[in-house]
Amino acid sequence: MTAKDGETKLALIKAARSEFIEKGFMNASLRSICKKAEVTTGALYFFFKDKDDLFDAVVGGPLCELDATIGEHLRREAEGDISDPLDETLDMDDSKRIMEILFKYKDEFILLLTKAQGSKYENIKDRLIGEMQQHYKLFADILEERFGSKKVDGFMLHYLAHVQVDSFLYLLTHSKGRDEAMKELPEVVKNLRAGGIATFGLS
Amino acid sequence: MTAKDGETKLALIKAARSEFIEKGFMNASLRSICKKAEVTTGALYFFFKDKDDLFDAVVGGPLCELDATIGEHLRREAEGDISDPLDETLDMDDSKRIMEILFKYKDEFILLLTKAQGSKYENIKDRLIGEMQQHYKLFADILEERFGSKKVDGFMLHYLAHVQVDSFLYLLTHSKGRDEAMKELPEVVKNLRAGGIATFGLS
Amino acid sequence: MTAKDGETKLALIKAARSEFIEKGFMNASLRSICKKAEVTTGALYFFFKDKDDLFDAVVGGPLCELDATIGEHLRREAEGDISDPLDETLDMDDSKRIMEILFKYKDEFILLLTKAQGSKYENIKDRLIGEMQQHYKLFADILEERFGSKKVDGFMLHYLAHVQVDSFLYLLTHSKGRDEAMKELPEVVKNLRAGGIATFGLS
Amino acid sequence: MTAKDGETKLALIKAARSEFIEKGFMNASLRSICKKAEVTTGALYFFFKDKDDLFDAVVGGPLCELDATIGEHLRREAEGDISDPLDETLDMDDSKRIMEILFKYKDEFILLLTKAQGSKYENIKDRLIGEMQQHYKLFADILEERFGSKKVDGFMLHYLAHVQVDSFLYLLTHSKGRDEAMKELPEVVKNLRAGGIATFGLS
DNA sequence: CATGAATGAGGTTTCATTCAT
DNA sequence: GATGAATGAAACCTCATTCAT
Repeated sequence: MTAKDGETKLALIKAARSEFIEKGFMNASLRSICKKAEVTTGALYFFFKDKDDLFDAVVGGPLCELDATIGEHLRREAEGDISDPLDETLDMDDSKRIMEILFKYKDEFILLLTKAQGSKYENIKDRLIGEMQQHYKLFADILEERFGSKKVDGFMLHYLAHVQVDSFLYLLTHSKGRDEAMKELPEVVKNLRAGGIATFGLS
Repeated sequence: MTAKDGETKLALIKAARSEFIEKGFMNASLRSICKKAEVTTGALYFFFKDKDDLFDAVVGGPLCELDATIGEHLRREAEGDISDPLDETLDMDDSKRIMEILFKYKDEFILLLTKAQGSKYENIKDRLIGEMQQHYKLFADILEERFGSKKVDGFMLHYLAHVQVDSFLYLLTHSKGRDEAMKELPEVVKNLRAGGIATFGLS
Repeated sequence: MTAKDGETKLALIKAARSEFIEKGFMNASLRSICKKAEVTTGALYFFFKDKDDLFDAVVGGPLCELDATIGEHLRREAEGDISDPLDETLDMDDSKRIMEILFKYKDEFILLLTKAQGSKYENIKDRLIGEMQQHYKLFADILEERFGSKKVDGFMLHYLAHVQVDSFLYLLTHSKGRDEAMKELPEVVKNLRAGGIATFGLS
Repeated sequence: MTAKDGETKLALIKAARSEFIEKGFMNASLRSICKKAEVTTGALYFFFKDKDDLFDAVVGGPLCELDATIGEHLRREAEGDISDPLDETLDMDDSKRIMEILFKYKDEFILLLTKAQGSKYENIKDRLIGEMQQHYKLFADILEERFGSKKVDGFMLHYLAHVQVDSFLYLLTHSKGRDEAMKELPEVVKNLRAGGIATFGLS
């Protein structure tokens, strides 16, 4: 580190953040980012391999935090004694924790989940949905075995995961801010849970 | 019409269709489309005003059919005697009719609803959701008045509309074909309806 | 002539007139002209050789009338007994006649004299100036011989012609209409004549 | 600056200069300029924002010099005691200074004043005329008040300014070189002054 | 660390003109 | 007389990326 202490790199990331958020990955221009950062293209390519790498510097961190939080959530489930699977999957405390992360980096997550086309993250939402689906799968098995629920096929399992992820994304994009999202969250979870109960035939 | 009888225009639309579907509106290249159609750029601009116009030639027709079908659905509701609003909104027959259209032009609708960024249709999904929301609003009022349901705010009304549209889109993008979608449709509608009932507090 | 009686050709000329006047020769688009005339390009090329030819159809007539009027003016001079050359050259009656023609086809002459770049008429103003110069030359000789005026070189002769033509063009482009031009004409002629007298050293 | 020391930019400006001068702004082709300069289009757009900016690089400097010189001329007038307005307006020393500038960048000024259509400078001549008119207006008021001259309306004031600017442009375009222009300048000024005197009714 | 010059392919669009029918 | 499809070159401009210094 020189005296500048990563100043340039930070300026670049900051400029990239605002450009990416404003225009999305594909329509963002590296030239424009460099101009905003008052830095030359050469500098950019010293710190970052390419456009994707720069994008990573903006959204990678938040994504890691999210992954970690989701990971914890899943670990808790795995360890705990599951009495009511849907209660676990749509646990309010964990849901709140996740929403908290999403809003901590609101712009980054909206960017990542809705404007990442063309980047290596363009399928990130599918990855998240895939993870959620594995959980529903777990619960589906337990429910079937222990509670004699209907057998739910992979299609609907994926659907449930999809709707859940979309619902969180919906709260993120349609709330005025963290507070409104938190206020509406229980209502949304109630809706999701009712759907889940119906799908699993637990009514 | 010459002896060629619109051959070139058709070749152009066909080439555009495949290019747009493959790359999305924004990443599609007119040059590449012309090459595929074995035609010069001048010819393209003889038949189409610009890129948007060409896109319209690909997705405009299907969209009209969809609009017409949705229009009929809404008209039927308006005329009928609404005894059970959720039954009406998520009517199976109408749902099937809509799915039928979606699958009739599967690629076009996926293009339109997920890869139209940069075109004049980039907000088409929001338009559809907006229309659905107006209906939910109507039903919300009736439910409140006649059945003493909970008052549901705009936020959740929009949410319901959003989830419904996304669910149809989900069936479109995740089914192997029309048949699987039709098979799963009732299950999805059941899920949606259960959510609706919960949100309106009718349990 | 068919029953249409040159209808198409006239429509074409009319459309061309307005397009050329609005955008000038170079920026006018034949496609746009055809659209205005509700006629196809093929038709245009049946009646006119090329863009220049169409331009000719718009400005050629007025230009002929102007040439004729100037010709008469010159012939009158040639025949008459020249007592006061400047009086003749800047004769009020003839000047008015010319202004009359200019305003009869005001738009066409402005087009021809200021927006003909790229066409075969792009140097028309120089041609007119050249003609005027020949006259000044004639008068210069007479003045020198008969009145002992200063010898005026070709440079100033051309200048005088230039200023004169520009002055008429000025009246054409800067007057609100024929009437204002006619009102101001004497003042302009007075100015020109004073300049001429000074240049010829007749004060 | 690299070792090449602005070589490319200079080559670009040089090529642009000759292309613009030869074909005028509108008909000049950036491609052709790049070819002449043996440089790629990307390089051009590294140094210049767009076609207008490149044009500016060719004519902007000369125009500034001209503006400065005219500015000085006007300041001198404003400070001095005006005894004979026409003498001031058509002062020989200042006129010479202006002609000197015009010939210093002869090609650039001809380009700017006669072939700039389509560029941001397309109305530059009108701007110059407007400035001159303000002066004539000033003098007209003084003349009227102090010397009891005729009241001259805006139309003729604008005309005088127009003729004056055109006369300088005439000298620029029709002289073989600086020397001939300087030789003829007094004669032209004499002509202008005589016209002015007549128009102001000071004979 | 960082500069900034340069690449070169690619983007969409417009144009005057031709010609078989 | 007139259609309208088609040409093909050219227009201006933007982009991510590279590299010698």
